[in-house]
Amino acid sequence: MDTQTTPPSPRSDFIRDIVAADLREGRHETVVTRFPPEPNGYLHIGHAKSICLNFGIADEFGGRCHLRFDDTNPVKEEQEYIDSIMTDVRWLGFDWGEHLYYASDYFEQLYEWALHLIREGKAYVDDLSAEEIRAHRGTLTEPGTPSPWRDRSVEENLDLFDRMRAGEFENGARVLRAKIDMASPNINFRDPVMYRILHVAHPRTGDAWCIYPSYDFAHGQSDAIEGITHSICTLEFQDHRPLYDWFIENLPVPAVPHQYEFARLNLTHTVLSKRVLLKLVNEGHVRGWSDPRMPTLSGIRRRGFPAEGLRDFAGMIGVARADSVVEIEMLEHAVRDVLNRTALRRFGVLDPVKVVIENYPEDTVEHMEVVNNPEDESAGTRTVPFARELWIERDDFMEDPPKKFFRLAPGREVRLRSAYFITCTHVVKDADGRITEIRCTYDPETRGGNAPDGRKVKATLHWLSAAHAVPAEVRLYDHLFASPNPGSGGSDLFEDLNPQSEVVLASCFVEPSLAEVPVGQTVQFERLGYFCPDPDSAPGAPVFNRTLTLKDTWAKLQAQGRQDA
RNA sequence: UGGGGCGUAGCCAAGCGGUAAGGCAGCGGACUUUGGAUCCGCCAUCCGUAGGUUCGAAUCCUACCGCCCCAGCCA
Repeated sequence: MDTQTTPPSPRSDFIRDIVAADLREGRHETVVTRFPPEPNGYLHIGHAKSICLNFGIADEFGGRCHLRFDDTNPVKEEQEYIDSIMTDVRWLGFDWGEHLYYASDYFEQLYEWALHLIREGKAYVDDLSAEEIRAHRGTLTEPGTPSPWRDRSVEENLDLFDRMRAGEFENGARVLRAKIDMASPNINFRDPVMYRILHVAHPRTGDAWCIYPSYDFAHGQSDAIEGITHSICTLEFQDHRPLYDWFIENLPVPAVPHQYEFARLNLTHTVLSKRVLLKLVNEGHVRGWSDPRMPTLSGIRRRGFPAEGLRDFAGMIGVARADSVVEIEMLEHAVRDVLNRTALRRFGVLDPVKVVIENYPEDTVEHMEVVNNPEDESAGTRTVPFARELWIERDDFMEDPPKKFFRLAPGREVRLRSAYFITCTHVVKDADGRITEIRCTYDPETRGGNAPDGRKVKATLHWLSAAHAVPAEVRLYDHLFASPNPGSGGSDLFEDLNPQSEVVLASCFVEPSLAEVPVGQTVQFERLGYFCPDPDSAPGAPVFNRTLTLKDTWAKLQAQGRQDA
């Protein structure tokens, strides 16, 4: 559930400026955008940027945004991806209403338009093989040479194209090409392929077709059919814009959409290439597409990131045309910001060590009232059982503490959150010298966590009654790739995988109320971080994923070797 | 040595001829029953470089440098 306390300030960027001007100056009455995924994989956080842009603009300017599947290549596309994409867009918080479309809905119209270009002498059937076409295309610095089939008669082209559709030819035997300019410095103008033969069943049209339009021949016309006003895509399509416009100008389309390009998202410590993500899954480096370390929206969701955090992030990074790599800390900040306001606080002990309170009665259990969220009074309080034997975090005790270690140590008094002040008297160790028990006394006057005499402690610890704590598995997640720019400098991406990206702790404890937290809800384990139940949880065997740690200045000091500074 | 883009702080990013917003990160400090959160302060004499125009340039002009994209019957 999302709560809106800090709506991201409506950001202005060059695309929103264009939309605003077009509306102001009457070029359009309402803005219509579209998010056009190809259903050949799972959506990732890069797509989230585009989704937030397209749906965001529609929302802000009172227009609408279509969800359109760009399903022109049945070789790669599957219904499974269509379903997951719709789930992910909805989860992100956007609604396309009844405006769900498929490029495949337009196949018949596109075919008619192809015929139109043939009749105009602006398209022809080419018998060249793929290799031959490539050879004829020329290079970046040399013009191409025309295909020997370039000047076929309109009648012959019509006949051949009709037979292509009828299935008379093998895959790759012929293609339909636009007849533009084999010498153009823009390679996209060197007679681009409009249709190819693919004897492959399509997830939506089945085997109704064996010729399929290319992206270039489908995208702009689909935009025109839907009345898209601003067709927003990423930078690598810039060189296609003249071709996009060429088809629109040369076809009797019902509207004139325009394409605008922005820089795609890059994030440190992660990779957003479909090829690499697929390899991570196929080679078993992760637990599948929805692994909590994956940058996929399904992975991010399983990790416990709230959709609102992603939307805020999209607003923070802006939209521009300069290639950039956003530090993942920005995403983490956006997520922490939401979670800090919304997440319920709970107690969990990841690396337990026993505390025995020597002057606390053996058979007593108290139910301490604990605040659910200090940032949100309406979240109320809960009750946590307290008794003589407790679990605390092993890290929260040091026998010989450095100067800046404020937690428990021999002779030192600290507060157990919402419970009592305790003072360590001594420790018990096993034969290997490992601490097995920390013996303490408590001050009955400090119930709730305050001393009537006003004395202070320097630390507050989380704790769990050993008799009541629920065993749990906790999976600690960190960046999938160790270096900020994996694979840069020609290094092998997979060498860069962070071996610590998932650390499974099998023997943790959580407070009893955590048994009721549903998958999808992220809570804060006080002083540790944000965690959420994983779908792998079983009755009586909960599994929690660490979404993010809390910021930790002590850990930072340790990392810097400044504990004694 | 073709074409298309882009260069403002460690990162993202405003700025559109009148003298460098904001956020992230970082650093100090205050406060704190989460070493969390919050709060306060610091962090670009300078906008890829060099010239030019102008009373005045990150914004205009010229040249140069650097980076990205394009030679799929992928999108």
